[in-house]
Parts: sequence; C-alpha cells; structure tokens
Amino acid sequence: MDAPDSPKLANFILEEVAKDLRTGRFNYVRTRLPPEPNGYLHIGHVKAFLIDYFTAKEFGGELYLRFDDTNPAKEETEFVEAIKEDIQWMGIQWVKETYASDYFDRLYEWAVRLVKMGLAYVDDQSPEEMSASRGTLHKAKWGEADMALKPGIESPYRNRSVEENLDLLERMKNGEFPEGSRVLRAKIDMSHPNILMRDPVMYRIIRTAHHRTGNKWCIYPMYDWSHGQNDSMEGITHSLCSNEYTIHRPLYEWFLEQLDEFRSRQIEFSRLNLTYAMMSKRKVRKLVEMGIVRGWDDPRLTTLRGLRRRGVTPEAIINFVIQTGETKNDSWVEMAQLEACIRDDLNKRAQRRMAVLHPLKVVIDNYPEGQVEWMDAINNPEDESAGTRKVPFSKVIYIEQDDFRETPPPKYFRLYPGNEVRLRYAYLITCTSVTRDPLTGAVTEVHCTYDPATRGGDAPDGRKVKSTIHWVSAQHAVPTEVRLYEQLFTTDKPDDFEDLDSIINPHSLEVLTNCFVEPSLAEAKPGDKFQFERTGYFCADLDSAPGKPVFNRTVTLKDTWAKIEKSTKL
RNA sequence: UGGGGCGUGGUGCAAUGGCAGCACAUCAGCCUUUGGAGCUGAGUAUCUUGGUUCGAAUCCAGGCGCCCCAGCCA
Repeated sequence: MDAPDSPKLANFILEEVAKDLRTGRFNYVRTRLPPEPNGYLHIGHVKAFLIDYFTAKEFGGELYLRFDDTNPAKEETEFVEAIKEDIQWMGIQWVKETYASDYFDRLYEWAVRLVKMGLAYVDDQSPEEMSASRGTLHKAKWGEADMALKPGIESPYRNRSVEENLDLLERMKNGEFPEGSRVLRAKIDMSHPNILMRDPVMYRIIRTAHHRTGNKWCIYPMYDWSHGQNDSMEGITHSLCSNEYTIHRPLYEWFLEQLDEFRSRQIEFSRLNLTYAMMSKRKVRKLVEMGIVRGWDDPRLTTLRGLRRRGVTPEAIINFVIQTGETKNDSWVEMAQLEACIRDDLNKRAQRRMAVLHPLKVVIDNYPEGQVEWMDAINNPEDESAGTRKVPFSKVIYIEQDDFRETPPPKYFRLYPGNEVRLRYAYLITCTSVTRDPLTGAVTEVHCTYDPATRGGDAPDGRKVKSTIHWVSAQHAVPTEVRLYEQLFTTDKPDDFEDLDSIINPHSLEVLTNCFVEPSLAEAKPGDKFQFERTGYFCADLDSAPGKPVFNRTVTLKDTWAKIEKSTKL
C-alpha cells in the first residue's frame, strides 16, 4: 500500500515541534496514535491520526499505534482489528503496535513509588461521597459564603500511613475488595482551581475480564494515570490531542515531574467538526441499533467504513484534512468542502460511463432495425492514458426522463418535440413525436429521427446543438440497482440532538431498481469507481454480483441546470 | 462565573509590526461532444474600546462573545 506523501503543510504544531528540536528539548520525534478500541473510526479520528502521522513523518520520526485499553467494561478485540484495518486503508504506517495494558505491571510499580513518596492514597469513600466533596466550579450561590469557588473537602482517608496505603493497594490489586469500594488517588490539592488536580483517581476496582490481560487485574488505571505514563515509557516526544485535554495537561506534567521520568510534551489542537455528520460514537451506535442505518459501514455515515463503502478514497480524505488545517479554534467545516475534495479526486481517477437512472424509451424511427454500431467513447477526458472503449448503439435506447420535456421550460436545451440534441459519442437526433399511455396519458416512448451523417456526434455542415445527453442501448442494457444518498440529517449539527428520529432525513436513501447501465459495467467489482456522465460519481457496492452490479452514488456532479431551473422557478 | 482555551468574509485556513490573501460556498461571464471539468471576474472579514508606533489582524490594557472542566469514561 502506498503511504500518503508528506504534503507541504505548515501549522502551529509543526512549529512547536521544530522549536523543541532546535532548543534541544528533544533530539528526535515520536508520536503516538491512541485509539480506544470501543467503536469504529470516523473522519474526526482520522484527522487526529493524520496529524500524528504527518508530524512524525515531517521530522523523520516514528509513529506508534497504542490502543488505550484501560477500561475492560467497554473495550473489545473486535474493534482492535477493525481499527487497524481502517488505519491501514488510510495508508497510515506505524512502527510499533502497543497497548496500554502492556504497561500495567510497570504502571503499578510507578504507583507504588508515588504511594511511598506520600503522593497517593487509598480512599474508601463512595463515588457519591467523592463527588460531593470535590467542591464546585462556580462562585458560591447567593446567600452562601462569598468565596471565589467552593474548594473540595479532603477525604477522611487522605492521611493514612504509607504502610497502610501500600497494604490496601496491594489488596485492591489482589481482588480482596468489591468493585467500586475503594480507589487510589493522587494526593495533590483539594482546593486547586483546576478541578482535575483535586486528588484525581488513579486506579479503580473493576471485576471484568480484560480483552488482553484476562482476569489478571482487578484494578485498572484511569486515563490520566495511564496515558501520560505510557507516553513517557514509550519515549513519546509529542503527545498530540484535542483541546478538551488542555485542562489535563497540568496533571499530565505533575505525574511525570513527581516520578522524575521522561517528560513527553502534550500539545492540543481543535478536533474536526463537520456539518451534517454525527461524530458521537454513542449516537452512531444508536443509529445502527435503531436500524436507521444499515450498519457501521452504511454509506451515509462518516465512519471510515461508511466513507469507503460510499466510494470515497483515502486521498480525498487526506486532502480534505490538509485543506482544513490545524488550529486551536473551535470550528465547523462544511460538508460541501469534503464533497469538493471527493469530486476533485474522483474527477482525476474515475473512468466515465453512461448509465440511465430513470429510463425513458426512445425509438429512432429511421434507424435500421437490427443494426448495431459500436461507438468509440473516451474513458476519462482528464486522463488520456485511460484510453477508450466501445459502446453499442441501436434503434431503441434509454435516456434519462429528465432529459426530455414535452413542453420545455425556459433555457431548457435538452430533448423536446422539434429539438435536436446530440447523443454522446453517437448521433444527432431530433424529436418527432411521442407515444402515450392510453389510460394515463403519460409519455411512454419518444420517437426521434437521426442524421446518419453525424456519426460520432459531429455535423458535417457545422451546425451546433446546445445539448449532449447520455443514453444506453436497450438491447445491450444491463439492469442494475442504484442507491442514491443525501444528507442523513435534516439539521447541520445532529450531535446536538438526543431524539434521533426527529432529525432523520426521510429521503437520505433512495433505491432505484430500474436503472440501465452500459455493458462494460456488468462485471464491476465492489469498490470500482466510475463517473456516470452528467450524473455523478458512483462506486460498485459490496452487494454487487457478477453481471448484477449495484452502485452507490458517492457524490453528485455539480448540476448547473438544477440551479437554473430552481432560480427561474423562484 | 473558579480555572483553562479560542475570536480574520457565509465556512475553514493564511498573513509572525509593512498593500488583509487562499480554498470551499455564493453570484456573473467565457469555454465545452458531460448544463461535468477548466478559465476569468465580483461581493462579503480582522469581536469591541482605548493605548504604543511613521505604521497594528499582529504588541499592551480593559471590555464583550463562544467553547471546555465538578465520571471510579477516554
């Protein structure tokens, strides 16, 4: 697999890392990519991963993949494999795969050191008691003492002897106490203005089998007691994370300072917010469980698997991430920007084909019965090396219903009675009459005549036609199913809503079962990407079978006519 | 309001004391055997007030707004 090239990027993280190298704080660069194996990756994670990857790469450094598996109640091996597969698909390469659980023994030793230093203690308070004694964030309410904030209250167990703490911690580890009965806490400052410094929990008792360490452990480290220590143990120089961890940095640094261990540096950046995308793992899970989408790889989802199935390439995603840049600003990137990157990428790589999604039968009255001509068609005007192919033409063809109007609206250039259009790569045809359903009066067939002198689409007399439309020969047409997607949500910020039913776009999936595509598409394999001329980019779905392809619409082409029609109607 | 973070066109990102620029989006035009692609142009921005300076998006001071934190989640 090709690794994405380091693009020419510049951002504040790179500047900080360069500075660290210049000042000698570090003499190499190592970053880590820290997924928690409790769900599938989405495009927001990818942004974070790409930052880790490119930052290391920019300085000739290395990237570790470290699974943050500190909570056995939530994590599973299944997700480990899925995450690795997704990261590999993106082309992100790591030099070493590790797990937070690899360091449980050493981390425990470090905890014992802290206890011996008098900097950690076992607390017997209940979760409720601890919560109540943590103090408050805001100024005390009216009527109460006029103090800046309510400090926390020290635990009655805070001043146990080192010996007692050591004994209790050992017994917590050995499983002598029930889940939730005790924790190990760092002894810092219960009146610290940063609430994370008010004696944070380091270990809690969880009696659940871990996906890697089984039943060996009865205590598991909290994020704050695991992540930074693991960074240090691995010699990670730069621990890049999202802004919400900024407030954790003092604690991150406190632990390493007290332990006098290698000091990794945490740098925060803002995470990606994408309009019309659901980024919350919990809510995506809900969509799957409620059956609103067909699974974690539903093409309407911005999970990596969803995007992949939809037909989006890693390159498009990478370009998108680079385009949107890195800052600490809270920001909302428009979905249109992602779509633009997808079009830009697919325009260069996708071969063109003709496909009729909403078929209308056209009979070319003066074309010889039974005759078939194989027309030359260009595979990709953006890429000469893609070559050409032959497309069969015959007396009866299908065109798009939208490409015919009995009474044309203003500025409509396509087929209508008396008008001449070009059939792409074939002939100029003129509409002469229509056949109707005797009951409904609906047009069932359009009759045309063709000009035999215009084979290939050029008129010898130089006359111009304003429109070129696509078509498929009826006798050669391959029937297919096509799935059209729109935004899954009716709101641009779906994460703000808890009642998912109320924000689902009922038209987010439209299944077309009566489509016809040219014969070269019959054997399309899952993942094959095409541009259906004038319609959009499409990708053969996993559900495709030989001779029976199914296509997902990745993204539409820009539709200028739709815009004109809309504006003239208004 | 205790602590922390962040404020540049509609959106995202640049400009690191010296002509506020790029991409997406929007609008207009050119071109076109995809009403695709491409090309050209237009409109719209430095949160605010004051200060320093020949000169401020940038430095200083005050104000305003938005976001994050009171899990034995990560």
